[in-house]
Amino acid sequence: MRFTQFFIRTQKEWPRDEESANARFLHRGGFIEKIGAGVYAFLPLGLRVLDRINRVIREEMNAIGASELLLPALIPKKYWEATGRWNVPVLYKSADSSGQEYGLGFTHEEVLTPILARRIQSFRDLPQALYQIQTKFRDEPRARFGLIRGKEFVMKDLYSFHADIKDLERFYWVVSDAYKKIFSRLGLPVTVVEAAGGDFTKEFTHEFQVLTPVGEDTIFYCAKCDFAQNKEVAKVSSGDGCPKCQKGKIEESNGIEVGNIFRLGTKFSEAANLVYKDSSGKEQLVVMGSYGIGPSRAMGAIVELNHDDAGIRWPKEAAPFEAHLVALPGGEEQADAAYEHFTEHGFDILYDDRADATPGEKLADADLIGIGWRIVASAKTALCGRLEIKARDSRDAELLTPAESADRIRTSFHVR
RNA sequence: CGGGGUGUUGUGUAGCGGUAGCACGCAUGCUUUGGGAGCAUGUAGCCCGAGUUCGAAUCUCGGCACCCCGACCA
Repeated sequence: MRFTQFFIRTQKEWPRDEESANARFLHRGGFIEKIGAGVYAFLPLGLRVLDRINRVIREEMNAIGASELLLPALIPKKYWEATGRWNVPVLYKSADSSGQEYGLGFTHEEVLTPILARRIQSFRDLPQALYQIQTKFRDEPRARFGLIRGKEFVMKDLYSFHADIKDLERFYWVVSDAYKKIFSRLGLPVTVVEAAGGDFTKEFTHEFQVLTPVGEDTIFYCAKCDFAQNKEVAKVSSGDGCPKCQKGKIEESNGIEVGNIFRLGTKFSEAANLVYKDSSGKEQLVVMGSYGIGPSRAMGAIVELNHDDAGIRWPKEAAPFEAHLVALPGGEEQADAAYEHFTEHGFDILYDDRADATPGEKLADADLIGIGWRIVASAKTALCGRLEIKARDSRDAELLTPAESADRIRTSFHVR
């Protein structure tokens, strides 16, 4: 993609009304624009990041046998009434010109469960796993921290349907492993935290928390093992000995919840009469689980964890492009040729071909936008027929031929 | 929903009762080119509504919006 043909506008100044790092960097880099508190537009560059994150999620969801679908955000009142959720505080309500009332989806058990109820008949139809990636709406009393907590946000929600609790339990941990892979690929170190089960279960649910000071949750975790609990349910506090490994001390941190997994049980299948016939011909309630990831929130969390003074440092699989090619004075022809070369070999490159931007401006933009690899063509590099390639998180550049550069980039994407 | 803060061109800001200024951007021209270039000319603004005053960006009252702390967070 040529810079001159893509809609990118970076800003030199910090926004006056944002304090969180994710909002500040994403605004300046031209990834997002604030429309209102907790409501952001994703500009082309930001949408690319979101798409890259979603691609990783889709790959891992498909790998565990989940099927993608798309449910409506506009959900008639009767669906909410069926489960008693019409009056939950976070539900945005609206009505059409004929007086029909709707709630905007903040989660989708109400819509999906009836769909399954019409199609699941036998134990042979189970288990099922269905997911979607969609905009959710929640009337949050206080949106904050840029993309971390919005009134409108992107969510991947997965729902699973099982013949019994044992099968739900099996799949629950399959999803947990898939989530670990997703966050690892996205460069987000997560701590799996025990948390409250809400109304659905007395057992713990599990949250995937990124430990960082801007997080909204308070997490107690063991420094030596994987024990971690949300403050809501914690029976430990800072300084205690770890109840699990007996060795470590409990520490405290804020966390951003980028994912969660719930055992729903039969609450929603009861409401929708979602039943199947078991092998003896007897009707049984389907047992459900639900599993969420917030791609837009994850995007914010990635920036919180990965930036320096100059800009963002996207992990490879979340970056809007695979490499950022910069043409400096005297290197224009070489850069054109390199862009052709990379594009022909299937690379997704951002090529800064601006003729009216100074070298300093282009290099500063490259740092701000934060793509993992920067490739520079200049009068110097044109002389030796090589390109200067530098990783965003490194100070050192190398001079490589276009073919060697391509190998370097390709290799970096295969390392997990 | 309580508390604190902030609203001035596209962006960031100064002005705090008397002609609204600066930087960046943008436009035009010339010069520049490895870390957000130089000169010249131009462009564009006081969140909304009442009130006080000869006169309000500035003071008062009432809204609205955004940020931060707390409450809340299926």
